[in-house]
Amino acid sequence: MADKQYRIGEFSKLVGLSTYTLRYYEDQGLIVSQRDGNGVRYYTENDIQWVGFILHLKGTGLRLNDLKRYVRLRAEGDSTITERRDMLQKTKDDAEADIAELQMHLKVLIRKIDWYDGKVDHTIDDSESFHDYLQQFNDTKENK
Amino acid sequence: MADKQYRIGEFSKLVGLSTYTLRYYEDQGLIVSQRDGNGVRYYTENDIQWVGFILHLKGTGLRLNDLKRYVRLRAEGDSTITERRDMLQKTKDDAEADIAELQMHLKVLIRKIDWYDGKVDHTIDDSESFHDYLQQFNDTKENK
DNA sequence: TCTTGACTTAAAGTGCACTCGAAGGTGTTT
DNA sequence: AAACACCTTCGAGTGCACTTTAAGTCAAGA
Repeated sequence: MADKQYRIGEFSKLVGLSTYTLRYYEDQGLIVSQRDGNGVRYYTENDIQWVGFILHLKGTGLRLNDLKRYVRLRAEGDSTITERRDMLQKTKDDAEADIAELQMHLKVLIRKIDWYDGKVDHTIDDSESFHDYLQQFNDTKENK
Repeated sequence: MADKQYRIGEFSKLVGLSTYTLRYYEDQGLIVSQRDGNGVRYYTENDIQWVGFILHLKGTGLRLNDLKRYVRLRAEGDSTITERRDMLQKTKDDAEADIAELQMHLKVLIRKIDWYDGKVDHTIDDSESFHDYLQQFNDTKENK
């Protein structure tokens, strides 16, 4: 479990990013690599964790520019902790809103599938339009 | 409640797509509009429902090309119902997988926020790394 | 009459995040 | 010696879904 070192090709497979992307991220300041005597990049366990983490952030919808800002703040030290926290909080809120929206769209999709199923096995009147079918799910009164 | 007719400008506001996009969608075969004597497009309630529906599909991650295929199938009539159903089923499965992934990323994000909070109010040891902090949530055995 | 809003085609531009290729170099392995 | 993996800069290409512009026409309303 010593601090194994990985060159870019191996590291690339470990983290699931192409070597192109790794160099690109480094250009962008998202990753810092170390170099051996010949100028060849190498990475350690720490870097695996770091890349894993930024991929989680990206996975929640954070864009590269914001990710860059986050990294810059981190480099400035503890004085920026609340700012970083707030940034992640906003990212979280946005992601939760995205999920809620997705689920709302999904609900209609699922009903359309049900509607198709009803058509196929004739449990839904052949003449009923999907729009009419959908209506029945609207609690006409409390339509929160 | 007669069949009100909307010209593209008004319709655009109703459905939340720019007039550019509406014409673009029409080019792409996603929307069909009617024309008055002067060749000016108009839309009806039906079109509002249709656009609403394709926006739900898009909202679940369906790409324009697939949406086009869906519309083509629809135009072919009832014989394509199962194919359309299966298409929506796949879209649904994909969307649910996306949500699951998003939630997985979100979980880490939330823990990072908690970790920041712990740092700020000193309920987490100042020297504890986030990676170590994260570990405690891994039910080392059944790590489903 | 002038403004507004519509129409056409075709092409170019935008934003994002890569992704690739050229062209030339170094060091290690077979 | 050749193959391989790495290095550099930098510019161009990709994919997607719009978005805008150009340049010209037409018709209804104030």
